[in-house]
Amino acid sequence: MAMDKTFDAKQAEGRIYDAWESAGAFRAGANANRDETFCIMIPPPNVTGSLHMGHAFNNTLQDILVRWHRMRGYDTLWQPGQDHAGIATQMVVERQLAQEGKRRTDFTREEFLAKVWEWKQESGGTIINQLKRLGASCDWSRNAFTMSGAPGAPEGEEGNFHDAVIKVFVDMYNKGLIYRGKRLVNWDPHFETAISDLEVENTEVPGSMWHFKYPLAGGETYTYVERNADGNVVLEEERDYISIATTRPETMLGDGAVAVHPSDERYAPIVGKLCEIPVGPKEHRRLIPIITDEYPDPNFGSGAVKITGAHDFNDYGVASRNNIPMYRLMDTSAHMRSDGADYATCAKRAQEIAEGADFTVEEVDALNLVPDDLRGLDRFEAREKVVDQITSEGLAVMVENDQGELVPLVDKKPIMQPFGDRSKVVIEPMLTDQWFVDTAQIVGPAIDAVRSGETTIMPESDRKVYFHWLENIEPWCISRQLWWGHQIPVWYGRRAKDGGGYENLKSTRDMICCASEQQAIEWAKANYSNDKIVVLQEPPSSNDDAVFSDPEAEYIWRDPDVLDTWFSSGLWPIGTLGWPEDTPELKKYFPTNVLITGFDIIFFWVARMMMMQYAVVGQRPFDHVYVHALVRDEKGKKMSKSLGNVLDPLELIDEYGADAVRFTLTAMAAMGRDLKLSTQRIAGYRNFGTKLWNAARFAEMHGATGSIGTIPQPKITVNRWIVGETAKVRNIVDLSLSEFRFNDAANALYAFVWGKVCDWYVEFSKPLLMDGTETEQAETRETMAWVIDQCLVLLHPIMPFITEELWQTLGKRDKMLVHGDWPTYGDELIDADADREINWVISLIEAIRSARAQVNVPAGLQVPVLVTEIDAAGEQAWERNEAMIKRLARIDSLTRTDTLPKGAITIPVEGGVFALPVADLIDVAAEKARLEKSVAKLEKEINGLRKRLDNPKFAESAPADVVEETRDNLRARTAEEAKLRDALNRLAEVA
RNA sequence: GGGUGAUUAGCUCAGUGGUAGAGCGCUUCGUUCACAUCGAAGAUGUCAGAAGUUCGAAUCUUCUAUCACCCACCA
Repeated sequence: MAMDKTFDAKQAEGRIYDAWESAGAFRAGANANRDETFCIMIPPPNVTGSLHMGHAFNNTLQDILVRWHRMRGYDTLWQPGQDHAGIATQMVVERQLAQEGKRRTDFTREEFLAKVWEWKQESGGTIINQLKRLGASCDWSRNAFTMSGAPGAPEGEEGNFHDAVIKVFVDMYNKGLIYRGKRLVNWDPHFETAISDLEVENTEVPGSMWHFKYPLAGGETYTYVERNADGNVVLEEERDYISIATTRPETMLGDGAVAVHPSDERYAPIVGKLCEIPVGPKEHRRLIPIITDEYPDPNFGSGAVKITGAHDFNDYGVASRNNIPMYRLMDTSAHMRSDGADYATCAKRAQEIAEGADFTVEEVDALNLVPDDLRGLDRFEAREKVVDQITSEGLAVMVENDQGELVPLVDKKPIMQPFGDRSKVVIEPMLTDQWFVDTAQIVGPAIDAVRSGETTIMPESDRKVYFHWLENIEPWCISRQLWWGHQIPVWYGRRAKDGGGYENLKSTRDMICCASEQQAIEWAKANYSNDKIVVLQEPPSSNDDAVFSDPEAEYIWRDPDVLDTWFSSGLWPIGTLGWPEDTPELKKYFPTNVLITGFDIIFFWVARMMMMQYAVVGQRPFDHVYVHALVRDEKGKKMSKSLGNVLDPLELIDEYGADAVRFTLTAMAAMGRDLKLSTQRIAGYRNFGTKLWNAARFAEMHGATGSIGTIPQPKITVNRWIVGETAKVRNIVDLSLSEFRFNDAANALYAFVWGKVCDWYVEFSKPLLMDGTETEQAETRETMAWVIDQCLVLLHPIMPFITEELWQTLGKRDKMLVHGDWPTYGDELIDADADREINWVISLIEAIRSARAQVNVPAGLQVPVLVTEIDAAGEQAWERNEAMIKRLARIDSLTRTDTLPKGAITIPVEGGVFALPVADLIDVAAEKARLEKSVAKLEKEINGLRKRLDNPKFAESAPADVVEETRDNLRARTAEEAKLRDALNRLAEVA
């Protein structure tokens, strides 16, 4: 049965993948024949995800390593799974509800979660199927999910990942590694949740900085003196205000102080005095103290900074240090607060505090300092109103513009603004109660492991990025005000006798961190010496004091927040292997061998896994971390939906086949460098597949199939040569892959299959297979069958589909190629003599072909060839390979001669001169030009070589082999040049 | 502001001290029995610039320029 001319990827890939899967080919330990293990954890894609180029790249590299090790007989596990992706998933489901005109809050938490699970079960498998199309050889029977086993998980979502996460939280809490606190955090006003520093994208946007006057209390004045660098007075005037610059005027309402640098002499006269915030109803303007702190930079702006502890990270620090109250101005959606008492009441109390009254954090937080007319406004609206009001009162700092008019001083300038990476809205620093991991306590081992080399990070440059982040790590805010996620295992209790309803709650509640509600109830019973415990389904809020209706009962309720997604994915390595159970898989595969991941999640994920694995099991999660770069479009732009330049890997797979896509990504995977993907390149590698296919087709047509895997030991030089070349490429592939140089492996295979096997070996084999003796034919068939098999084996990790298809087409096999035996042969197969001889033959053929083309000998014409000055090696090479040379150089006969005829085309080769006596055919001028050009080129080379050798220091300093090589080179070039000059002379005689 | 990387053929990129490489594109030729998703031949580079180290630099050092990315609280 004749093979088709091309591989039909579309038709074959699904069939082949199904065959692998139904044979259990990817199961952990499949094809293992040694004790060593090899394990890779997939970076779990979001359940909401669909395969993009980054996934395709990332998973191709993983699959290569996994398939390679599996074929080498390692006990191999590629652990797949998905991440529940808290915000992203909740967003998707909420968006869906929105289409039905519903909101999350229309449902109970339980109902909503049921909907998310439903969605997960319907759509969560998308990416798995897409990974399968790519050829990913994961052990799908072990597919994991970071929310498996969570309360409310439907059938089919069992598992212990949730239990593991909860156990880690409880353990870490008990060890004091997790704490709760009211801190300033990044708040996403769209999702109404805290997010971590990493989820904030700082972007430069056009902005304004306004300069306002804060009048001194009671109309006091002082002499403001400004000096230049030399100490000379440049400005001296009486002022009754202090000038403040801000990009966020609306936060002035929450100012607690104005700070200046202690060494700033300009403001020394007024430090300790009070100034007035120039916003709000005139009759209730608040006064705030002028304090000193190291934070303000005297050389920036006016040198004075307003301190709004609840809405700015710097100010938070200053306020904490100086016991300045932090007034929260906004609600969870970043609208100006409208809760609490009226403005006048709150402002009055704030004034007392500014004048020195004691205060508590809770009290301050309850004060709403938003003037009544601004309450409920969006923060940006409020900003405009505040600016308008100040300006209209003449409290803006005025400057003269180029028209000579006095205008308010507003610096228009780009400012860095924080945006939520998911919501894309402006992040608001908010003072809220959150849970934190005290990262400072657990970061040590994660740093040490990489420093000591226990875990290596590649490329080297990413080590620095890793160190820099970990060495400056901030507490990790792990609580999220979402529903989809692992709910924090903390229960609060309220002692019945404390009574007092909600208002009394915050200071009187108790807290327990434990793994289950049952334990919380037990705790409450013991703690309160009361068996009557009521579990509230939601935390009590200010408007339902009535929930504490039973005066005899103790009430407990669970913290409503969930954990940051990365807290659970940080446990991915141990969690997927069954921890905290002491499973055989955990024993066998942990620590895992290598993590392959994108640079964009080094902090989010890699660093956290390092910290968490050490914190929980005291071991590194992986030996190596291979960090790959970004896949960009062909112009080098980041692929993004909004730019419309996204290449969909699935469409590419449809068009070119998975193997072509994989090979392209592999060949371009130079470490640490972004890759620009073009479809042209993919088409090129698709062609490579076709080339391989047709080489196999040729072999099949000539019965060169059915290798039983035994390494052939041929006698014929060309067969010996290709066996050696195969050994060379096997060596390169193994070496490259072991060093994660994927592109080197791919390129070596490409050059071997196309440049050696197809371009030369297949051509060389033709005279042997067609006209050779019985023995020659048999030997060549056997060699070719083996060589083609080796191509398939070595290419299989990169191009699994086409190689598997050919493997099964070319013979009856014991095993599928996915379980093929990876070869171990090496240099012993290289025959140096055969190498030399075949390389000589190749260069002869190339020289003849080149000469023919340049002097326009018709391509189809068989010509005679003369040879002179041939040495013994050349003689032998010619004799043994005559048929091949004649065929490939289109020569019909060879004649020995002592003198070359005038007007022949001269072809110098090592150890001889060949000539084509076709004077009547050739264009003498063209031949002359050809020769002269070669001479010129040689001369340049010869000069360079001479110059080096003439330098006595070269011989002294350079290694002997380099000197020797240079001498040989010079000899050979000089000889060649002489031959060409001869030829030119003969040509001159013709003319 | 700090850090990292890049700058090599028209394009995309390999190459880490010893005579500049690949793929694509381009030019010319070619339907012979693996393959036109092909074959043969060919053209193309002061390896960003400058200085230094060295017998020898695309490769090491320093500086400069341009670009990219990451981190960062300058009101």
